[in-house]
Amino acid sequence: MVERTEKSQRFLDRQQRRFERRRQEILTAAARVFSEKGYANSTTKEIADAADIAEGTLYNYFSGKRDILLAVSNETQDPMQLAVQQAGTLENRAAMISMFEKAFDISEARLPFIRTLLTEAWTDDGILQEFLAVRLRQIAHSVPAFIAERVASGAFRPIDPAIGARVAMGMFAGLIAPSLRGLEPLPSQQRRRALAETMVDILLDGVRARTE
Amino acid sequence: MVERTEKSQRFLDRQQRRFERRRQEILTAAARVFSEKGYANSTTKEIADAADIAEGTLYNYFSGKRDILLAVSNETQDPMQLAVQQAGTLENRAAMISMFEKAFDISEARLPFIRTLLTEAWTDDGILQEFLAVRLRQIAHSVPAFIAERVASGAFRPIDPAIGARVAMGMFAGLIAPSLRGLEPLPSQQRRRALAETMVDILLDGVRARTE
Amino acid sequence: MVERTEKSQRFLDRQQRRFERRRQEILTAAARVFSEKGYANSTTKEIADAADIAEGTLYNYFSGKRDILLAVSNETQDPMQLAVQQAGTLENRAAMISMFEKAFDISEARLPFIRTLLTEAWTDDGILQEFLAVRLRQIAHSVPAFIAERVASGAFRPIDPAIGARVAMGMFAGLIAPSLRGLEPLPSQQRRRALAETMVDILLDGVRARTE
Amino acid sequence: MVERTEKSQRFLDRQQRRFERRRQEILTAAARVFSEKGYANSTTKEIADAADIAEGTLYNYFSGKRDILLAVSNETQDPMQLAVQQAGTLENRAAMISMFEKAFDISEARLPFIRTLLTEAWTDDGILQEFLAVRLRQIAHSVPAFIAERVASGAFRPIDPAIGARVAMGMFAGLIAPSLRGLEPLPSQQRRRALAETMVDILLDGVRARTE
DNA sequence: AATGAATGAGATTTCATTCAT
DNA sequence: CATGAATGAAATCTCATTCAT
Repeated sequence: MVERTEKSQRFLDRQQRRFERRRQEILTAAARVFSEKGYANSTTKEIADAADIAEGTLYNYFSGKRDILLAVSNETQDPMQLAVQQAGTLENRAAMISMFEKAFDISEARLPFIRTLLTEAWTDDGILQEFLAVRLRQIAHSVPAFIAERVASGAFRPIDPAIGARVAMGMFAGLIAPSLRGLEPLPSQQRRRALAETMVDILLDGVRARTE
Repeated sequence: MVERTEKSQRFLDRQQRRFERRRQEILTAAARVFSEKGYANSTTKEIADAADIAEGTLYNYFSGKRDILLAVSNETQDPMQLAVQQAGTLENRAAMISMFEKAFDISEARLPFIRTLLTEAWTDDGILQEFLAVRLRQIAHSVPAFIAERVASGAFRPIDPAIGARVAMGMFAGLIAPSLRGLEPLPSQQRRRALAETMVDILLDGVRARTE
Repeated sequence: MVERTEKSQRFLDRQQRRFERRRQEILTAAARVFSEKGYANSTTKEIADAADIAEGTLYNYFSGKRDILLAVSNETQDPMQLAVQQAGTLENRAAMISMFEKAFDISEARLPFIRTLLTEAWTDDGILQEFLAVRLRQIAHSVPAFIAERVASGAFRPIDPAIGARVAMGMFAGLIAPSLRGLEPLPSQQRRRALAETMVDILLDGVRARTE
Repeated sequence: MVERTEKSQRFLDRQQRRFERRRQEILTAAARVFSEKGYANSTTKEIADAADIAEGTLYNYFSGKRDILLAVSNETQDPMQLAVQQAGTLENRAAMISMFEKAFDISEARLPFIRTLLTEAWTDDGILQEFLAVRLRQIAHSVPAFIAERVASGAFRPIDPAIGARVAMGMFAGLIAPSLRGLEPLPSQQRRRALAETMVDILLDGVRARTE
């Protein structure tokens, strides 16, 4: 009995793994399609073709087109949350640089997913609320808190933390926007370091030459 | 005869003015609809309803739905170009602040148009190339040129002009993104000045306190 | 002004009449299709073909397939209610006969509609509640009340009014069922009278020969 | 050898019995599903779930969904035929009452099967011909024959036997229709006798009070 | 020029059936 | 035999565009 149970258990596991693997394949294909044409312009046929399955098969894994979008959006959750958590513990210039570098890496690993999420959140209130708002709220807390603390300690000039946070995030967004849009590849590993340094330096000391 | 010709000329003018006026009404209505739901999710019926005309009438003014989108995209051209041209002549801190203020004003006047243009350019290569790329190329030339000049004259630290330009534009984008998205109203006139000053100060001198 | 208003009013009326006429054509076609194959087995294409319009045109008149079914069900409402109201005022043998004759006539005028309504109410709880139950409840009140009154006055033997009502309705149903099913035509006008008389006589005096 | 043959014979028998048992389970489950939602609205998945087997397994026992419906229809055959045969031998009031009581019992034992058969025969000509018509033809012969005989012997008034038969069957149908429809439970055993008596009394002597 | 009903191509979704495991 | 993922034909519904009035 034990043996049979174990055997069928293993069988079930394999079934399940196969199911999950196929589900992932579909999600990856869907993210690619969505990121290229936008959700509304993508057809279930295109998704199915990209995943190399029949259209009907999609519905064995997802309850509908929108459900696929939600699942794609979900896929960016874990890495982004990681970055956000680290963002709250920035200590110094080196740490800030390292965080921006990490943000580049995450963007690379999940580019179609992130692009899909951002694109749809830009027009779809449901997506914005359910997925993006959750994470941005964390950022919208931790980054200003970080700035406020520095201002209090005298390390930063007295700037509005909320504005500072938006400005900092906008700077990074400005750098990766063309890559997210698909206009250019993401910067190479070496270049990422240089970009992160430049960004942090501008943020900390501005572009104006010191005339000491 | 002459009189009749003049009369009919005047009549034609009036016809034409009426045509143009109606066309504008449709564009304004369409921009509102597009900016709220995105181009793909907007129906010609919704546009017609918003413009208070029948669906078929749209086709007396535009050759199709996409043509309306192109016309809406066009409508942001003039004011944006103006801002871009001025961007090339920035001389000092005050001028930079003034430019950011102006950018806020333009955003306000044409918010649905700009939102539509950005949203569609984000997924539609045709829109990107035909409308946005043209203007961004100007910016992509003039802003880095401005920075390069300052670096050369010793006013700025030696930073990569291309990066500096993106970072500066990203900063501004970060500030107005929530308004473009429809999450919050644009800042009031007074607040705009404060925001512009903060932005320019961060850009020029950074957030770090001077420890002289 | 008055003239123009009148004119445009007349125009609107004509529009509206045309709309209603077309709507009726579709309903008649749909009732025929539904009554032949049942709602679930009928396709929107078949309905459109039967009404000699394009499939999409259906959706200018109804919000969906089920909406067509609801409208078809509605169409039987008026005549059936009339019959039901009269049923409550039956006075004597002649009146009962006349009522059954009238029921035959109604069945003829709306046969596909009635067949559709009964068929769907047989499996669809929504239809049963919304359309049939309302009318049957009237019958389920008035017929037993009529019987109870006769029993009280000594005209009828002491039978359970509820059972008597069901039995009487079942008798009529047994007679028209094959016609509703489409197995045979409805009886001719002359035959209807004979059937009604036979039915009422059986109901009143039974089939047993009087052995006085 | 003989022994082995016997063994394998017994084995085959067991196989066969198991097969038949499983087939019956599926039919019972299918009848329940069909009777609740109608054939067209029932999915093979629902049937499989109700029978607690996988969808594909259905096809080891039946050649397809319609084949299941045919088999379900078949299942009502034997008991109904029994009742019909007895109906032909009705001798007197007590026998008629007993037949109606039996009809109630059959209805109870096979309610989902009967409901399915009637529902589908109402719209599906194939089912009507193949299953229902066969039995109804028997009834359509035997009941009128019974009536004609009684009329000839002077026991019944001279009524049209065909009409009388339909009326009698309609009476019974009117009583069990709400139960078949699932609106109310079938009457209890005691109540069945009372109903049968009332029905036969109405049929034989009518509702009118004798004024001797 | 304005109207809005008609159109039909195309999108999403369902589900009976097959088949590899 | 049992399973359930894969299939694809067919159904419902949407909507940009046309066109008769």
